[in-house]
Amino acid sequence: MYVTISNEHKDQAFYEQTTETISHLRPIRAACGKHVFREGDKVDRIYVVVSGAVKLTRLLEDGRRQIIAFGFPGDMVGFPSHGRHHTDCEALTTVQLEPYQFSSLESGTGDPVLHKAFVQAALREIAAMQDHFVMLGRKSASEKVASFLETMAQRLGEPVGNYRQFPLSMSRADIADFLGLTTETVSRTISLFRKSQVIALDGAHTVVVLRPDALHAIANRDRG
Amino acid sequence: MYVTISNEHKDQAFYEQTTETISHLRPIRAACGKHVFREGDKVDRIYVVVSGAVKLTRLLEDGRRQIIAFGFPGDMVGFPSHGRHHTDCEALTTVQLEPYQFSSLESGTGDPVLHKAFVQAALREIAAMQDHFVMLGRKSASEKVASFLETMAQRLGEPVGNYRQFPLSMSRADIADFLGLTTETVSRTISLFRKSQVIALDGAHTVVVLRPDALHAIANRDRG
DNA sequence: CGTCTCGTTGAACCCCATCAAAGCCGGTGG
DNA sequence: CCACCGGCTTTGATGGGGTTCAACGAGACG
Repeated sequence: MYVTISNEHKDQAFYEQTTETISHLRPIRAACGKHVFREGDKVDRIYVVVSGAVKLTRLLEDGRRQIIAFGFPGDMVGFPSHGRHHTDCEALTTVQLEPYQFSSLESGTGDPVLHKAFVQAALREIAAMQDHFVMLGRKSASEKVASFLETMAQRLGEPVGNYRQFPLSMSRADIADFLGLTTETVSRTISLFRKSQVIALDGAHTVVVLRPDALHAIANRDRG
Repeated sequence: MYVTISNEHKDQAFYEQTTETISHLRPIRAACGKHVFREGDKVDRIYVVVSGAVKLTRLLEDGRRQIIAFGFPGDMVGFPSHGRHHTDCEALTTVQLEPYQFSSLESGTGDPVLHKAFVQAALREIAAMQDHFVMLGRKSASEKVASFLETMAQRLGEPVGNYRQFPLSMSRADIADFLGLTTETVSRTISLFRKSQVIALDGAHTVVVLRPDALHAIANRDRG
């Protein structure tokens, strides 16, 4: 949820099929901290994340920031509005992106398989954003952070011993701007989870989920 | 902003063109309070609002509710995820909806003009939701309510004397669930605007914008 | 005219933001 | 290799914006 595309990698099919169909466009790389595109840029291509991670952000004039989504491998990013990008896209790590010519995707004049995958990706994006609405509008800080960690674990987690572990490639400030909180609250909440043995940290950017059930309970019920 | 489709009715073209192209499906009506569809329903058609208004809602198990969007004339509602509706859709007033067979829209096998309009609507939906994220995540109560009133005025406002006036067809609770606030806060904030002569009310459900500039200022700068 | 739902207003509390400062880590250069 | 530096993270103390609980008012409808 609230990830650009879906957790279900059935649609890995998208990437596999399409690289064969029209990979006229070479994969691109962006170093950590670099922008892939910026709000207002004309959209001639959209991207599928191959490796690494990106963040999609929107700014208010006064500097307040909202992160719309993170993009992980398999996610499609860069859906345009009126031919323009509507967010900034910045690399969280060194990232590889597979570009697709947008005009052919949009019009349906190009490869129909590719086109359908594009439409499906857009529809999944809408659904994911709807879930994120509920989180931003109606969940407490604990619920938000727990939901976020749970999603990340599902998305990026790998078994290590008896537990699942995953990297948090983004900063606390990024998490805060994604969840509509402050860095301090995010940090405090994560510390709380650590102290109550729900998760463990290895450095600030590697999380081990010790009690997935507890995490899930906090994500969906708690009010503190 | 944060309306299902767009304020720009250039794409009124969609409705006009398509009613001629395949109006095999008759417009449907729903009375105030009735559901058009529910979360989980199989999607075989999506709708364009012709007259009246609907709300799209998502529920948490414990009863907390988030309104994803309101649908006004010209808006397309019912984008599916994995073939299912992902929100409830309920009529706020008596509403007329123009249904479109979804299968033909999705696959691109049907009318290409219609298909392209569908894709454009989905992309606008994504952009609108991105704006709403900023509001839910980063704006204060006053900013939220002012932004909402401003958008409604742009969308539904009609000149009355020297001012613009519009109907608030939804309840205070609906507005609260849309903005991520409580009914009390919405009511208090609206009262504040009324007392400071930014707006006037005629009953609880008709708003007159007295000072659009002030409303805009509150929507974008204020921190109270 | 009575009832009922919705809206408004008041008072108290609490979660989270804000302000502040101390760790911690990675990087850099001596 | 180590000491210093700068940014990020963590933790603490305090205050405020919005929720919560509660009661009153007002319009809608029979």
